Amino acid sequence: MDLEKARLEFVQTWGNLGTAWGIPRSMAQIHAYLMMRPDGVSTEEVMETLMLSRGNVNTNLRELINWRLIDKVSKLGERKDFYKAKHDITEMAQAILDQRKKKEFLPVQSLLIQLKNTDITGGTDEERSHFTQMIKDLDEFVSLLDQLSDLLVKMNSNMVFKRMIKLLS
Amino acid sequence: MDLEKARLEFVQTWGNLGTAWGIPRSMAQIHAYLMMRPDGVSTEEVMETLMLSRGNVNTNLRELINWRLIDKVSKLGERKDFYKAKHDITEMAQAILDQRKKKEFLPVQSLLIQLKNTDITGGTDEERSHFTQMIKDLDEFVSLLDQLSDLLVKMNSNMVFKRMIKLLS
DNA sequence: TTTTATTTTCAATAATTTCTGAAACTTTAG
DNA sequence: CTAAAGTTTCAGAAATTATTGAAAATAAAA
Repeated sequence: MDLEKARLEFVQTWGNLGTAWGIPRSMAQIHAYLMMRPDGVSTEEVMETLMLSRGNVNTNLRELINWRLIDKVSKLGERKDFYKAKHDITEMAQAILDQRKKKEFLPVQSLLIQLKNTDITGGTDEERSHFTQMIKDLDEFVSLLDQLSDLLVKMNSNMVFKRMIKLLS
Repeated sequence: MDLEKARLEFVQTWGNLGTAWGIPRSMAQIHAYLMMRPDGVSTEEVMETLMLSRGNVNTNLRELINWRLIDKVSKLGERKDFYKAKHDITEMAQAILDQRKKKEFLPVQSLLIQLKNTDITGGTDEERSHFTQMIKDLDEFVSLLDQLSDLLVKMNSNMVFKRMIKLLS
């Protein structure tokens, strides 16, 4: 199969994965395309290859930079900007985890903590204790996920990771 | 704070978490509400409490059953159906993982495997080898996540889990 | 059976999110 | 400075997704 066709197939699939997880399709597609290119790519080339508007590409490139998934690079003798993806999967995973933890887990975690420290009134004894228990369980579970994700990003060698998995299976 | 108010605060936050991860707000809200109720709740009560239409509640209750996050239960002497959430967080996590793995990870994984077994033509040597390497890295990473999630769901006791975390931190 | 309660379906509508494209802005070159 | 190249912004359009509500279907009771 032709390289560019293979890249575009990956772009499609990665785009779908993105939308399923609340990431704009174009953003995921642009990221996918840059991942599969060894060097920096210009806005123009992204626009043409993925058939997206200038505004869209510009906005999503900026967002990808915010997420630390890509870097702006310059090419000798070229006036325009080029964009190059981080090619290390672990770094990539860490960047994504950081973003989503910050935006989505923190609010949940802080509500859970707040509710744990609040006296609940009304309802039956059973209802109150069920509520309290569920909040406690959820809080513990979220903390666990949090620790686990820290662990994941701390590992920069797959060797360690694989051994751990083996050890625990 | 009043129990029902506390429940509704949780419902709101859980609903937001849902939408950020591609789950319809109502579905996440209904799940959140049922989680915080010790016994089965009727469609009517969900509609009134969360101010959602009958159709919406009906559809999402069915979807939650599909996901195995809730069960339909009947109450003695009552004609209508009641719905009760699974209250075990681990079971809950497992149900969610199962669904999302099936719908979203499998397609990625199968494309990666397919691309690994395809000969790539065109482009420079560097481009081809970069592409091949990235696909390989991604495939390994996805497999790793997969193993890790299996591990997570196999653990039904937090004790084991916590020891593992401690062991590896 | 007929009536009443309950559940399901789905076309239409609403809400939200994403994308476009042209104008404004900024930067660099001449 | 002026002109050209490149980038950013953002109001409106398009696309997608979620929700409603009323009618149809089903199930239970009388």
